[in-house]
Amino acid sequence: MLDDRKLAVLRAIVEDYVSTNEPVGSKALADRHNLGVSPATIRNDMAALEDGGYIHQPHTSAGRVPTDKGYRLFVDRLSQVKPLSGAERRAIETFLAGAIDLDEIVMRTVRLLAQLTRHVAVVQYPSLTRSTVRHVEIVPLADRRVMLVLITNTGRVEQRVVDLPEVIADDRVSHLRAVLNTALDGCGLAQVPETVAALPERLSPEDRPAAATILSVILETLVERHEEKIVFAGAANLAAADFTIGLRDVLEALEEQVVLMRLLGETDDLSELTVRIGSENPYTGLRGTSIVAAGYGSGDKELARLGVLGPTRMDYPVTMGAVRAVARYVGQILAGS
Amino acid sequence: MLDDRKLAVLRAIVEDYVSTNEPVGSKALADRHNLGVSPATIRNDMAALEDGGYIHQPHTSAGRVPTDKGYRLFVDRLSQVKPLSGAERRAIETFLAGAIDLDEIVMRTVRLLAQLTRHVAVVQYPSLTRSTVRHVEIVPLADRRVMLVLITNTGRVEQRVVDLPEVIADDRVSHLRAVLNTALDGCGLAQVPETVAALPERLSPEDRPAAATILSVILETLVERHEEKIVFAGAANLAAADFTIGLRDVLEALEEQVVLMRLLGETDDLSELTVRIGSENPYTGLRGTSIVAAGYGSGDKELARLGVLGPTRMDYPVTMGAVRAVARYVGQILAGS
DNA sequence: ACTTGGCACTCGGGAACACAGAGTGCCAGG
DNA sequence: CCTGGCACTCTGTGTTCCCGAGTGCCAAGT
Repeated sequence: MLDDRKLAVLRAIVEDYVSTNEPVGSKALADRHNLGVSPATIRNDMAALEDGGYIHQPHTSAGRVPTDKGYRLFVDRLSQVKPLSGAERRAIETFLAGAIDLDEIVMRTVRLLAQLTRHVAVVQYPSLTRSTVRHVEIVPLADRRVMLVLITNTGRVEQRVVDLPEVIADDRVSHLRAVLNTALDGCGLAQVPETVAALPERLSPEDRPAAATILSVILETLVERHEEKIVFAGAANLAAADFTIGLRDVLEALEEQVVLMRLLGETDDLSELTVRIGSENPYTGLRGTSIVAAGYGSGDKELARLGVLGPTRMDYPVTMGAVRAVARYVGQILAGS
Repeated sequence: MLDDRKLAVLRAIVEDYVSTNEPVGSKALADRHNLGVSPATIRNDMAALEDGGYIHQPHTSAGRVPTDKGYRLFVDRLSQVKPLSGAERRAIETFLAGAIDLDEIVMRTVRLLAQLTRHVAVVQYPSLTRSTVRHVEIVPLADRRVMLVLITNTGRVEQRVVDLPEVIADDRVSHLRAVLNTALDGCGLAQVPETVAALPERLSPEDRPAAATILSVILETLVERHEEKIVFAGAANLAAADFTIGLRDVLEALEEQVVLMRLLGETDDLSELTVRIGSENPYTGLRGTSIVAAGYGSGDKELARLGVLGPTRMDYPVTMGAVRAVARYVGQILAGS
């Protein structure tokens, strides 16, 4: 059905359309690519491609435009991820290396990705669920109020103010802190619930009411409330693309954390790039846009995901290269800090 | 020059134009407002207003549109801030009350404001410079690495990982923490530099190198690095307004923290609403947009600012009412937590 | 069996044009 | 100083027309 030349034609159509943003005709193809055949032959191939649903003509007597299915084939079989240039790599490295805390790493990453790809970049904060507890801190603020600070091995810090049922002395706080740290240090987040459940027995009865409150807050913070934080940047790039229609929907989707999460998707395979093209993605307002996402992590576990969102007619090889590279560097930075 | 009726005409023009988004003519004005005079008279007044530069006609034989100067006059002398309805007030209150930490207060505030005004909302995090230290925490992470956590009375938490020049024992860390807290607790941020400068004398010589490193990081975090954090939400509302042109510039401005800061402006007078109309604001790409901002704070000091950005032809009385109300409520929440 | 040049056909988009309607400025009369 | 009337000036819209790009199909060539 689809011989090599037809595939070559499809590739040429995608490449030309991406760079010119205009429907591409048979003559232009014959001129700009050395396909070694005449426009008439190309027309025949195009007809076949159209039958297969890979391309589409906006109206009779216009050139052809790739369909979502066409892009899909292009991404899967006709293109190679394009690595970044040396200069770009170095730029990434130095730019990310300057960050001093997790917030800044994430902030810089998302801006970097937006600038590099000229699309909207989306970065999810390293997930709590796969990280481990590095430290628990309890800080007395008032007689019956303490601040709880939880630090994970990914540099993430969660803080909560806790109101206690009764007054608690400073030395009891210290004791509680020591017990908690001994029990939880290095503990995987997944193990926290059972670890916490076993704790009260090791405490003296007088400490129990305060401890119970604090423990329940810990659980809530770490486990129940793993509403993952997500940030994005580069919305201005959307306006640059001739989006005119649907832009509002896209912006709305970007501000809905839940939608964003689902867009980045989930894969356990760390190094894999996920590409969602146009109608493949789960949100109606996002026809016309594609998402290129990758997982990142320190070591072998995927901690979270990042990616970009742009018009369906984006330059996939370059975009995929940039996303993959940034994901790797962020992983390195995170592992090293 | 501008008698009462002319002002009434200007007010009517602004109101009509804001609600219809179409140049308003003399006849329409006579019909929709009871000005008690004929269209011809209104035309004369309009001519005068145009001479004064308050309104402008896109082309001969079109209606009139207010100029920036016209809006300015309207805001200053012809309109009253419109208070929110009781239902809205209650909605704000319950929505904000559910927040559990500073991040969430800010997040909710910015969304609330965006939804309430249907414009882009901008909220600056409570400034470090005017708050006081509530607690300093030093957490050993490794032999020569500690995490420094600074908590202010506004609930803001700053954390930094610090690499020390030499190994430090746990009990030395405790001692250092105690000294720091005694010295800094309740200390205004402005006083931190001198307080810190006096500290080394109170420490034993062996602690000095580590302490010096930590102290310099404290200074850096609190004083030098008061790059204020700013968030925004509701960008989708921009697309709804018929912005077509300039949208790209606006989005770019929104992503530039520095520009955003300057847009919110600075006033020491806490309760005052600041309105910047069109060309009055300091950024070229933001002709066509107005900013309504207010300071908020707990107690009498202004901690930071918040506001909205929308098309010049926004409904100023309503917008100003919403901004003022939200600023007040946030102040209350912050004071109470 | 595939490729190629030729040819008639289709259709979108820009240019030229006319026209109705909204709005104005001005003037003379109340 | 206000008002009704009137002539004038535009913009926006709809219509028509035509060019050109691009196609599909066919018959001839390799």
